[in-house]
This record gives sequence, C-alpha cells and structure tokens, in this order.
Amino acid sequence: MGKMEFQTDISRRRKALDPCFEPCPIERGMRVIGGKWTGSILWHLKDHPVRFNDLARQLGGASKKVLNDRLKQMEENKLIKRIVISTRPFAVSYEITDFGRTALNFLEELKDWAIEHIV
Amino acid sequence: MGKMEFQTDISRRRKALDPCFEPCPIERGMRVIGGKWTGSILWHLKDHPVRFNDLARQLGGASKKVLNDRLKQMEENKLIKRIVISTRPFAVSYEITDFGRTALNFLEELKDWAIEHIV
DNA sequence: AGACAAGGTTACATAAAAGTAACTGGTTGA
DNA sequence: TCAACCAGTTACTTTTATGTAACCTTGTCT
Repeated sequence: MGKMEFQTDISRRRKALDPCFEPCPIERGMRVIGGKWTGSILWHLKDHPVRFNDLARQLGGASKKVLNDRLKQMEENKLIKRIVISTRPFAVSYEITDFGRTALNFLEELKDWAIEHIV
Repeated sequence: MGKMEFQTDISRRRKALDPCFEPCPIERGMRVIGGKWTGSILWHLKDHPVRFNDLARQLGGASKKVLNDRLKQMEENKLIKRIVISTRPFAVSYEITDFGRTALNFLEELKDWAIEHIV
C-alpha cells in the first residue's frame, strides 16, 4: 500500500521497479477472449453445440465472414471445436471444449457486472 | 439443454427465437473493460493512485499517447478519476473509483485464468 | 425446374485501435 | 544555464478489426 514502487537512482532518473512486462496476464487473457463476439459466441455454446447458421442468426449483428473468422480463431485457441455432424446433407456444429468451459466462470461475472453496471 | 431454440415456420424459414440483441451484456462489458491496456491500467491502480509517468513506466509497452487515450476513455467511463495533486510543481494522479473497483473481481478471475491457461 | 437451406469463400471498403516521433511549456536542482 | 522531470499534445502512419455484398457447391422440398 504505502509500498515504494519506484526509486530514484544516483543520476536522479526514475525507473520502474515492477514494470508490467508487456503481455501481462490480463492482456494475454484479453487477447484470447476479448475480441468482439468471442465471449458471446462461447456463451451461446455453453449448453449445447450450435450450427453455423443458427449461430449467425442468434448473433444478429455478426456477418458470416466475421463469424467465420472468429470461429476459426477460437478453434485455433482451442476454445471450441468444429464437428462435421453429417456429410451429404453437409452439416457442421460448433461445440465448446473443456478448455472453453474454463472461461465461462469469468464470463459469467463479466455478464453480471455488465447487467448491473453498463447501460 | 435439449431446448428448442429455433422453429421452422409455415414457409420453412428458420428464425432465431432468442437472438442475442447486438450489445448483449458480455459485449457491452468488453467494450468498457476489454480494450487493450484498460484492464492492466485498472489493475495497476487497485492499491493506490499512480501518477501519469509512473504508469507509463510500469506499462512499458504503452506510449504516452495510447496511455493518455486510454486514461481519458476510462475517466469518461468513470472507472478512474484524474486528480491534480499539486499545481506549481504540477502533478497529477490517477485513482480507481468505486465503480472501477466493481470490475476488479472479474479482472482477478481473468488474470488467474490467463496465468493458468494462456502462455 | 425453381426456391431455398447449409456452410462457407472472395474481394473489397471502412473504421477503430495502436504506435512513432517530435514537440510544448512549466519546474526543479546542480 | 543546462539537463532532467512533469503531464501531456500534435501530426501522422500502420495495423488490426469489422463489415458489405456477391458468389459457390451440394442438397432437399415441392
């Protein structure tokens, strides 16, 4: 609290004693989950897998391209998995992974916080 | 779980029964707290007010311009407050508001999650 | 055959975020 | 006086994100 976090050296130059090395955990986390739509998509998958076009309809605002970009990125980050549920009628579904589920906790907090505080 | 969230109308057009109206809570929350640096800045202010240049040093990567942009936006959003602690030696400090504190829970969870899961 | 659905892709345009570097004007201590 | 500090500002540039609209292939329904 009253902790000194800076000190002045002999030549009177201040320097940070605890610089936040650039990708500090909060930033790293935000890079994975903070993108537009990412949180919402994960949230929509929490109860059951959802198909591409259904997701597109649910997230009214997102175009297929944006949705697709996001889904690919989320798959790379292992938050979700793409499953072909049938070839010939070709059908695909996206489901949350176990890792994806580990993010639901704080997303719920974020949601509650936003409901309470953000118009 | 097995809940039907879509239905097909007479003309066979599917429609979303629960579209996520665009700024759903998770998105709204991210808009306030999700920007690059925003979370980190708030985190750095949690124990005591910090002065502009000290903050700049702590957040090694952020330039003064970016830092300033972020601080202004965060002040608009009432997450932080700018306090002139002295004119003539002019000095300014940024402190977290009570509202800003309401976001710390979420940030802490995000931080722990990132530490555990994000390289 | 024609309309519509599924699950995308492509090319392009715009907007928002982030960064660089130089500069300001005042203060302070050697 | 000179160098360094404070708290920014200004003028750009670059990068990343987001969005629009048209298009594609396979398939089903009527």
